[in-house]
Amino acid sequence: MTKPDIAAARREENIFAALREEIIAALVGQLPDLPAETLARIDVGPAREAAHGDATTNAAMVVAKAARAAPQAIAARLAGAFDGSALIARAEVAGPGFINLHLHADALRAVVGAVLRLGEAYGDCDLGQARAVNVEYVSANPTGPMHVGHCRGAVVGDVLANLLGKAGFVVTKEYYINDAGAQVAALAWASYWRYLQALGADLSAEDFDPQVPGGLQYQGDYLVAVGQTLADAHGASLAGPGVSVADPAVWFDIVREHAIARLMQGVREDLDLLGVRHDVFSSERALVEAGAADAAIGRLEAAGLIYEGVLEPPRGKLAEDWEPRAQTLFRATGFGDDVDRPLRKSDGSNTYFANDIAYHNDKMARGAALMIDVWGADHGGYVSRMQAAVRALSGEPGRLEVVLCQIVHVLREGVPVRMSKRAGSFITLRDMIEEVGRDAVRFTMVTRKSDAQMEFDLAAAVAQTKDNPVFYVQYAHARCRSVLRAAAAAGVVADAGAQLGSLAAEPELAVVRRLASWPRTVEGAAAAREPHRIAFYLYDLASDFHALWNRGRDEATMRFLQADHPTETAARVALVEAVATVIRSGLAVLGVAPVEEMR
RNA sequence: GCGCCCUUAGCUCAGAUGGAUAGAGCAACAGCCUUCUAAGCUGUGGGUCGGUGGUUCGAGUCCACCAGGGCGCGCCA
Repeated sequence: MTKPDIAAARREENIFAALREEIIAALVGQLPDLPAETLARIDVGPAREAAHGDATTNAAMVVAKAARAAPQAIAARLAGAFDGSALIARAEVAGPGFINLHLHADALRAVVGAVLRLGEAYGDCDLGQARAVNVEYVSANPTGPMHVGHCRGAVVGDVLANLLGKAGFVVTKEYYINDAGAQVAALAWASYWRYLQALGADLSAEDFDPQVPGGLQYQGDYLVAVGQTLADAHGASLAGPGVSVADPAVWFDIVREHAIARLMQGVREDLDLLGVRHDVFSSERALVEAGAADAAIGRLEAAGLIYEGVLEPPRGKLAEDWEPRAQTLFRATGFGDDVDRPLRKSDGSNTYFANDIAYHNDKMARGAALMIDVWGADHGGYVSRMQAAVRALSGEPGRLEVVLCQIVHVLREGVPVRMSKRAGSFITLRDMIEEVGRDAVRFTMVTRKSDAQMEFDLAAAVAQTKDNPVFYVQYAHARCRSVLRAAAAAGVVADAGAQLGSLAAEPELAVVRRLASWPRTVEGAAAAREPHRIAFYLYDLASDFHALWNRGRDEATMRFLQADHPTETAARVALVEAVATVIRSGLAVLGVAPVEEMR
């Protein structure tokens, strides 16, 4: 099939999109002067109840005001306009002005053939119109192992990026390494402490702490290995006489680089376990050293958006130790922020915000037409200033979107889990993956809206019951595969050209309808940046399929494979193949493996 | 004190951009295995959508205020 054919097939087999076009065409024929904004609000979606037909539209109600007519009257006239339609068999007005659409069964069943022809490309759409979107996620500081706090953002970002790719965006997955500033300096000191210990120094945290500017941080065991590799690589050359603390000029840069490299390696290994692979890793320090921050500040300055000033003290808390200070400020208030934001510290160095402006400037320079940052909830207060800066630089209000992920509480059988085997104070990503597996971690992390807090129960994530959506969906796929194996053994292979007319039982049609709503689910989820909708769709599809499966237990004639009825069997095998294909397609977005067999 | 997020069945959560009688799973109760996987299916009961006003043909969804929970609040990143 050539590319234009595929595109045409997609339009043709996205039933709801096709219906919408037909309805709007009919509506415009009757009411030519409707404004485009009004038409844009028309929705055609699956009916919630079988009695309401296969699809339903709010077109008459949406249009009523602009048309200055009663919704029911518009609906009645519109419903009469579909004689001879290839899709719509019957249209009826209901309630306050809904039009319920009963489709020709063949038109509905054609979805099955479309799925088989398109394979996992069924459901792709052109929402993104090949726009370049940069999705930045994880971006954990390289100062320790990844923990659950990073995990949700990692999965949400990764799945969102996959989803946008399916919806026609050209996606870059990016990780921003915060390898400049005070935290990595503290990391260097802590690594140096472990290095001295590796050389044999009897140096407790309490003894070392007073020698560290700002105090010793990162006392977890995970830096012991870093100290050891430093000792292996450099011997005692970085230490002072008698394994004492040498002049930082001798060791600081070496130790910092070594520690960052080691910890980033750990981060990459953890991400790999999670199935997350970024296309680009960007270094904050590389940007700073290239002068990008000063360049970005220069651009804002040239636009007259920088001034030296003193901020008002925040009300309420922290008022005691507040002193007025003159700082270099960005006029964020001109771009939707509450207060102007500092770009330089009193010692003249750049704030993190200044570097972050440079970083986003850099992403745009690299071609990102749209940037989506996935952040933890603790960065919520940072959103408006970053968007203000991007808007000031680009002139576009929507160039940067931020998806915030709220906190995850980890439980085991309802009891909060706090301690980690490795890191002590927090549960690591690696612990979690080892306990419940990558698929369960990934799936469970997108079974909630990202802006709501969630509870992650380790015991529930591995439970093999319908309460566990990972299992439930994978089991449905395994059952599909089981049928297809048995069919193949009997010489029946799914065929896109199969006669589908025998698919007429309600549970069969329910599955067909669900398959038909996959494209609009993908498009809606991508447009709303809500990957969890994919997980819920898969659960619903699995549920429809399990129900159909069990009909075969109650009635032998409802089993998929009917030895004496090749036409029915071919139709049902095609349906099962279509279900398996869409489940695989959805799981691919989630980055979860489809399972062939569960025994 | 200010800003952002959240509040839906006993519990965990959906609710497709304002639509019809608000839906799943768990838990409770009652059924379904000589069968392509019973790790599943079918049915029953369970709700003042935190509260009060407002916007309109229509509000869980939008607006205002209030209550409760979370996150954050000038030289941390």
